[in-house]
Amino acid sequence: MARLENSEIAALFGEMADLLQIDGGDRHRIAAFRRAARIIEGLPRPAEELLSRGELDSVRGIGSGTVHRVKQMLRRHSCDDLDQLRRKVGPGLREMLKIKGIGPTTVRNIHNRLGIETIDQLEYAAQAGAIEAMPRMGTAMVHKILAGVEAYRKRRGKVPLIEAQRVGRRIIASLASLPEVARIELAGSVRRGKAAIGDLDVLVASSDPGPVSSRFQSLPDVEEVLLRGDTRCSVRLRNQQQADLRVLPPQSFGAGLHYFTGSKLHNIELRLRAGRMGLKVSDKGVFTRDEQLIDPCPEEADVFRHLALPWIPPELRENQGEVEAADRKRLPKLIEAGDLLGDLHMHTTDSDGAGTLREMSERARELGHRYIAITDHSKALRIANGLDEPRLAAQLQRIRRLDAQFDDLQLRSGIEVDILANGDLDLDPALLAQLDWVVASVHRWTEQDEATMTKRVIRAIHSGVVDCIGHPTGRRPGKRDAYPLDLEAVLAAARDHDVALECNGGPNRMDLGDVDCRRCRERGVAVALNTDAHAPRHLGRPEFALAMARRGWLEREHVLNAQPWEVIAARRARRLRDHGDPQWRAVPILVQVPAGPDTDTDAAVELDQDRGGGPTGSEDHAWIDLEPLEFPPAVAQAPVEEGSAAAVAEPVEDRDALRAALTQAPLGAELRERLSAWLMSAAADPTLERALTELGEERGENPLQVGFDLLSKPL
DNA sequence: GCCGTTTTCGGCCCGACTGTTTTCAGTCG
Ligand SMILES: Nc1nc2c(ncn2[C@H]2C[C@H](O)[C@@H](COP(=O)(O)OP(=O)(O)OP(=O)(O)O)O2)c(=O)[nH]1
Ligand SMILES: [Mg+2]
Ligand SMILES: [Mg+2]
Ligand SMILES: [Zn+2]
Repeated sequence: MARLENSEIAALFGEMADLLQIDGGDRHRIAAFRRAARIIEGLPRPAEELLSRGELDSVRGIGSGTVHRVKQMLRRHSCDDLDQLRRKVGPGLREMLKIKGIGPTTVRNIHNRLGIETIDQLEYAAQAGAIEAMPRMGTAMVHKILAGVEAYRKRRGKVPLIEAQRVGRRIIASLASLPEVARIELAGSVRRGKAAIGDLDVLVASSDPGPVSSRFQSLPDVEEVLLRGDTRCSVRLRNQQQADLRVLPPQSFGAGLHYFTGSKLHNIELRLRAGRMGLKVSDKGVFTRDEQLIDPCPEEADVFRHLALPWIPPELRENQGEVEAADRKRLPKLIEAGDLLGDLHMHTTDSDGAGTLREMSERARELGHRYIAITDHSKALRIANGLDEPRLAAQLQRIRRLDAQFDDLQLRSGIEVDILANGDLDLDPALLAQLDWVVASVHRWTEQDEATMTKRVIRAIHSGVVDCIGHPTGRRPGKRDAYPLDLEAVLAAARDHDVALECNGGPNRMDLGDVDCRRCRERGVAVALNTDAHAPRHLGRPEFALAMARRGWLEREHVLNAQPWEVIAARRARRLRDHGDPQWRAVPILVQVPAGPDTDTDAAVELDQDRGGGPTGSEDHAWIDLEPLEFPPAVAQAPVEEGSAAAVAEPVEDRDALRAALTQAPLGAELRERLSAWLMSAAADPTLERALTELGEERGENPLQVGFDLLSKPL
């Protein structure tokens, strides 16, 4: 049996809590299981390790009962109580808890009275009138259940942070124009910077909630109003996400913001602390135990001040020790955008980027970067026009010449080399040894088992030429789990070889995630916060990597690209000396670069500006723009982002004809070109998008998926 | 099940909204 990850142990405790709740167990005991689940999920070390060192039960919220169960779980992936509960409460009942409006009591009642075990049976019983006949049930409840079942079937999982931010900011822009709105802020998991977002939480300060709530309910993105009260309102958006509005008086905006930012467990932790101090905290402010208002708290810091705490950054508010750290004045000084000196992962038109070498460099200079490393794909990613040895050698020389023109930017030659199925690198190590910086990444053969994948990545680390493992876990927030990988073993190898792990800031990756960043800190492995830019404008968006790093408690000293280039170069030089192959140094350069325009500086720059080849691939890189997929009609009116292809006029053409052309095999070259341009978000193409959406509806796929499928078909 | 500036026993965050509750339970944030 494979070793249990913390997240898997957490899932087992979560299941216990659900089953126990349906079974009618003690609510505090249930809450304790849930708390233990969340705490274990966020531990920066494997529970197994803490257990063997006798440190597990010294974690707050974990006691002897949990330790006892973790021991069993590590042995056999379950524990005695869980076995018993599973025999008593079927899995269908647990699934029913996910239906909005149905809780443990309802599930228990309908099961006891009607013998219902599954959601299908529940739906049938509701339609057949059996639910309505029960005590404390009426027609309204029946409708609520049926609507809940339907919404559950249509549900959409979590959404990547960038998409939630876009939808949320549009809502904010619309509400902020109302005169009744004094202050407005996005709260909840978006404000905390989580990678995958469940719902949107909007907080408004206003002395007149009515008009605010009305505007909220009539937003174009709203599909259904779920609940409306005096101070709060919930709606379902067209992308099946929920949005919650909370309106409160301006004088308690700080208390409300603290409440609505969460997390839930952080709130509870703080409120317990308040209780011990003889105080009460709510979204209305700080009170004495007997309800005397002390301070409505216009600012968030007021809440913390009354609890004798410094303001805690939202990213840390996960009940992972931040309250205790704040109490001891030991909060980390979290990494900030201004600490980043350079960017160590980006693509150019040489592979699947949309900006030339010069354009990327110029943008980096404008942003004030001190250094950047160019890291195009390697040849295994043919679909992304990956570089082979001769092209890489040629690029290296072009980079050296361009670098000589800059005195404000250290332009460095790197690569994102594929780690092949057996752990070999996709390019000759002797050539890689001559570069300034090597990111090694897994893109293909991701179906391997954990042992194989782990050996593969460690083999790349052992090569001696690799400086950094790119997007180490392969996860896609809200889309795809990490592939199986023993990160502990990778961390150990990385530390031994002074290899960094990347926190890839592409909004579709955000990989490493928050907890994994903290594990790096714990293990002494440096983290590189990169944008993985596929266009110049992406270089100015480090916020997604920063969110993960800050949530992972990283400070400047833990982040590789918060150090001067010389530090990075020295690590590489040392590694090449200690772990490299002496042969490499003997070979000056592997590939003869043909003389000609490329050896002439000016001509080379011209060559650089030649976009011939361009993006041809269909690798869904980290920056694919997802917004049009979620709100197709709204997109036409939405403000277009700076630097995007806003100027491209929408072609007047028949969508049906285009759709027909897309179903032809083989696809014409022009259409392929157009598809890739759209997939790489290099061009806005509403017509194409609509056509793909319609095709996708027929096949039950999203338009992006359809696009990739079409492109990956043989010519 | 966990925990202690009131406690080793007896508490455990606090409030809004909905439905059929005529005095409050269930669910959610
Ligand atoms: N005090 C307290 N606050 C809560 C509770 N449940 C939710 N909150 C607060 C904290 C949450 O961050 C905030 C918004 O609730 P959500 O359910 O939207 O959670 P959140 O946004 O954190 O995560 P999400 O990505 O939406 O699942 O409301 C609770 O039981 N007690
Ligand atoms: Mg939320
Ligand atoms: Mg919410
Ligand atoms: Zn990559």
